[in-house]
Amino acid sequence: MKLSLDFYKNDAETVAKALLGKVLVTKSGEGVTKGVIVETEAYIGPEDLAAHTAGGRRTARNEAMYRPGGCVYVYTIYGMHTCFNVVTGEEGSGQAVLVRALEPLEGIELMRKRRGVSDIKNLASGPGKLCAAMGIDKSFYGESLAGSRIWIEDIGTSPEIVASKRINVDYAGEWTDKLLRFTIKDSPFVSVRRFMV
DNA sequence: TGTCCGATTGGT
DNA sequence: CCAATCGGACAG
Repeated sequence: MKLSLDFYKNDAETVAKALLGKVLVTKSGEGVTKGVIVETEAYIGPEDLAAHTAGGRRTARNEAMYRPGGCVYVYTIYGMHTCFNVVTGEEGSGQAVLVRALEPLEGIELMRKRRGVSDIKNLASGPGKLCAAMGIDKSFYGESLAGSRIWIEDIGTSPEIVASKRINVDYAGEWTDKLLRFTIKDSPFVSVRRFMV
């Protein structure tokens, strides 16, 4: 069943762990795509020097992170890739969870077409790849996860969770080494395996 | 207005 | 290891 907005009012770390094993769904004119979330990272708010809201920064780009939990925060990285985040917590708290990898479940041919590759383990094993496979672009900015275009479903599984350091946040001082990346143990669909703590 | 750089990816 | 590629953040 579709997760209600209440789910997203929890803090980012709680939601990041709870999202593992849930199913991300997008629906468009091209079709429906679904994937099991196997990797997430929590960005816990202004005190987190790795977050876009570090120091309470408020800009046109990160404005969605300050909205009430349950909406989408997407941004472009390196001028060419999109990253998908779920906003969490109360309005104004500036937290989000970056969804980094999926295990493709449905609409796999559509994902292959969008990505231009066939290997199922290479369809959504990274934040940019996942957005391409699911058809998520900047038009999803601020969109509600309670709507009919993108949402997350609970399929009743409780996977074993492994915590590790977040990827590519070397600029974040003491926050670089915090264990705020979460993966499903032994999943072959995660983005990078060499950084596991 | 100008400069710097990234919550990445894919090819050497 | 390294280039691609450009919007956004920030200094001036």
